[in-house]
Amino acid sequence: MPYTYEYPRPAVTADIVVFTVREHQLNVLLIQRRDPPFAGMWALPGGFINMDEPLEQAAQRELEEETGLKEGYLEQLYTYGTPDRDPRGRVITIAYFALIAADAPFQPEGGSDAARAAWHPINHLPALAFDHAEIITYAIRRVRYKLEYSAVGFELLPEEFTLTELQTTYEIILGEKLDKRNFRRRILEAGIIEPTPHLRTGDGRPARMYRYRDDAVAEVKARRLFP
Amino acid sequence: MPYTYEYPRPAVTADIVVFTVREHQLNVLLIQRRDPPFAGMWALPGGFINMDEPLEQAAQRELEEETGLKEGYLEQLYTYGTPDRDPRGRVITIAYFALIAADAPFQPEGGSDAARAAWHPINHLPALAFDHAEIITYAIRRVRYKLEYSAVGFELLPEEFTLTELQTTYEIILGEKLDKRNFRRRILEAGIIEPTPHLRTGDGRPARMYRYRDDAVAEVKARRLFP
DNA sequence: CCAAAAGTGTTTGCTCTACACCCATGG
DNA sequence: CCATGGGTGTAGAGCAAACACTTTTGG
Repeated sequence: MPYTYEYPRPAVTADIVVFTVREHQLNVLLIQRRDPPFAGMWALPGGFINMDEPLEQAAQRELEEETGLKEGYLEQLYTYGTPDRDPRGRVITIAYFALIAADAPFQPEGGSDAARAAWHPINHLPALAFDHAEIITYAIRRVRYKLEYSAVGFELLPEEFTLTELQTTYEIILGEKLDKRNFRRRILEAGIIEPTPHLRTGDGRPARMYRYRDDAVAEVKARRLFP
Repeated sequence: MPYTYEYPRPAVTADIVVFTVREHQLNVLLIQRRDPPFAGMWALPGGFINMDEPLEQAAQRELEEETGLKEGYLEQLYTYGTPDRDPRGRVITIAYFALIAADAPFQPEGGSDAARAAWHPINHLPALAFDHAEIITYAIRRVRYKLEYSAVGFELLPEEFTLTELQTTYEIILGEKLDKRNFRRRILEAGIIEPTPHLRTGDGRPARMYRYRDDAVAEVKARRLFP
């Protein structure tokens, strides 16, 4: 392998697809661009990686700079690098996706960089800059998949939650109704949540609250194509 | 987003984890390094991406330059970018994995760049340069997963194959014995292979040969964690 | 006719799915 | 006592896993 310094270098960014559940919809955080290219269009939060920081940390930093949010789940999604994806030159972006709790202390209106940030329901997305529409489409697929076959969905809820809240979150993201008794039996038998002493009161009978057991094994064994 | 040109840029490479099945073992292609850093140690084939080529094409080109191989399955794996993973400076690598048919016309001895290339069984790997051990570990996990839940395993076989050959390939990669009748029933019912007019003769009764139907739906629906 | 590998069905247990009523609280 | 959402069990169907013998060819 020749020495690295002889080669022209692409710019490298990290872009983050931030999901939350709001108003009975899965939402993505977008930032409206001020300047060309794609001025006025919406784009994913993100930015250039620093030379001395790990990739995941860069994603986390960008997320924090633009939203003030520190908590939540973050996972690398895919790296996009078609030569013409940015008209300004060769820019490779490492895409991440993040899950933010519904009660996270963030309203996109506040903050500095976040002046033009807003949540958008995934079935009413505005015109998107660069290849960000493609990235979001892939991120949605991955989140649905993750949600079905691992326990990552708890990241979208406050620390304590009722079973109905959990089920509703799943229904919103998966886009389908689930059977209440089957849902409860399955998730309780899986041993990934535990009851807390608290009850949530509201209309009707109070509901037991649960919390995620982070010592739980979160992956499920999927059915094989071959025996 | 500010203009790209103001920022220092990391070097970007593509590294490929090339798998094949040889001698009843899953093997990885490695190249012995001539020069420091890590001189004498083994490393994944790979190299710098060109400024005008898509990432996947860069991986394909590197693979072809170092092995002469064009065919096969190629999929992006993960992007590694810890700041100190290369002592020469910041180098981000986009890792790919490739599957090569057992009868592919490649012997690592031949070729120019490939002078010091060799297949290594995955449970007897030599000392590896950079973070390549970590990359290979992850690639193995991904290949096993892919193999169980999609039809990608055919890439490791010649165009026509017997059911026993297919089953043996799966057993080697998964590292466990499979039931012959269940295997055959499942894979035939899945409709992803079709019989050819050919028979393979050898010791014992001749075997029907099959080929992969590339119009087949290759993904399997996995069991959900939640109903 | 013997050795070697190919090919072929059935039974049993388990898991998934569908489905409807009683319970606890607040007003 | 009524409205509202919380909480609970069972029966039937479909899928997966275990298992052993017959068939075809070459020598």
